[in-house]
Amino acid sequence: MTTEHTRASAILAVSTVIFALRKDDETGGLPQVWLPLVRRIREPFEGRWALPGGPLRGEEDLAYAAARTLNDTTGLTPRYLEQLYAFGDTSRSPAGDRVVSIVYWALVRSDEAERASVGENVRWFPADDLPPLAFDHQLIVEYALWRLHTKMEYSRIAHAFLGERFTLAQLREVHEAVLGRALDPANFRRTIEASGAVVATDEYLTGTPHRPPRLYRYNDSIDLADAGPLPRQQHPFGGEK
Amino acid sequence: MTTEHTRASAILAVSTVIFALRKDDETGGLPQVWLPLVRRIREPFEGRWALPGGPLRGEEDLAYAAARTLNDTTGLTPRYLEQLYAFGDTSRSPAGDRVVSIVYWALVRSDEAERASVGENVRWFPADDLPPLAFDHQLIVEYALWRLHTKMEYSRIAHAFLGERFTLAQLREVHEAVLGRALDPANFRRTIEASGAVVATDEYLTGTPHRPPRLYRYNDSIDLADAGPLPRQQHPFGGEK
DNA sequence: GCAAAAGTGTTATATGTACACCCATGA
DNA sequence: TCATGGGTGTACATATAACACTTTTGC
Repeated sequence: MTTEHTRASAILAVSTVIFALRKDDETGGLPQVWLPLVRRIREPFEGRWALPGGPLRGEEDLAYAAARTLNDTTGLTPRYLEQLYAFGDTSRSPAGDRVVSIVYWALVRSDEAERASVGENVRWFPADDLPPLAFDHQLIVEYALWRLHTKMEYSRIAHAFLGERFTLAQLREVHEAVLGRALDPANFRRTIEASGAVVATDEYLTGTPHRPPRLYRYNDSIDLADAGPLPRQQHPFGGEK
Repeated sequence: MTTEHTRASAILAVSTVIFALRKDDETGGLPQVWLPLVRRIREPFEGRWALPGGPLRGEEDLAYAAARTLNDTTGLTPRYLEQLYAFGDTSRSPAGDRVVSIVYWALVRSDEAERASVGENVRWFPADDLPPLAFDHQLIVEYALWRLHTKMEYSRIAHAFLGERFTLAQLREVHEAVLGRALDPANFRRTIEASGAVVATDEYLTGTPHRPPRLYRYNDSIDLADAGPLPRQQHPFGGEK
């Protein structure tokens, strides 16, 4: 790292891929992965949909910028936020304006996302049926989805989609939606319980047409243990990490 | 991502953590992880050791910049190159000059590293015994080492330290050096052979004081299968990825 | 009682690990 | 022939997956 006080050679932006689960009525109530996009109102790619984001301000940290633009476009607070990748190829934008984008990916609670603000230029799309995107954002979303999949398998991030208390069936539904396949309820229960990811409460969900399931809460005394030796950064909009 | 033609809010730099294995005579010929550092010749942190790198030039891709600065400081070509993380906290540098560093990590062949150019301001250090580093480079190196460890366990990058042909014992030595523990030769052999990572040649290493071991080569018909859906980028200094 | 989901138990298979043992060479 | 690392075989422990079975509620 050198610190010449020259003009930077590229514009630095921060974008975020925001994930929530949404029960699509057409698919029979099974939740699916959705994400919000913003419509570009200027060239290049005017009119196309793109990831929310913006230029990095001089005084804010990278994760802060990601959480702020996330909040600006959706009014939401990320429950999970992690850096994805820095995209900076010279060919990713039409000639003239080179942009290096540091991209984050985030999870937001699905019930909050349901009543999230949407405007003329902000809309939610199912992740497997996106419109044509600006720049290389198609590639970025695919990469973020891949990270979401792989991380769901070995990490404990699923609860970020849910509320304070949840049943194991709800947690399993999250896994199934993200992984795109059914999981054995019995084995899922044992795996989750053995991991210590959740703690049983003494409450039960009532009003079901069958045996009432026990409610669990996230065990925050164990950390996610996969972000590496990077210091646990508390981002300014609350939530974890 | 927006494309306002404002002045960028931070200087953008690219740095690289470069790893090679070196047989330390003091430790009884067991190879260890070493990395090259450059001495800073100006404030801040003048005189301290730091990661090789430099500002991003307007016309070059990120990976190209990493490979170029790697070549500038060591004269070497990376055999493996991967983006590590973008470090951009406002607190990582003394007030005044904010720098966002996109850090790569690289593997170079150990025999090439042995005869790599070193100057007054470039020196190799063992990874577990580094001098005080400038900025947050201590943290960056620790993170890179963690990534090297974890990636060595599930990926097939060890051959990047070796030459064209190698014995399974040599490959095992690489794993042992990086992981810092001994591995069962029998089980290591079976695991590697089952993974398809290497192909047996019909050549044998002669001149050993015991049974001559078979030579293997890397199986490049199988890709590393862990970089996600990111397009395979051929960097300009040759080598793979 | 019946349907449906919660929750428990059992078994088969795959994977990982430890270690005994034979093989082929230089000295 | 002996020492040494190369290479093979095998048994044991643990993890994963498949699925039968019991429990508890609303209707």
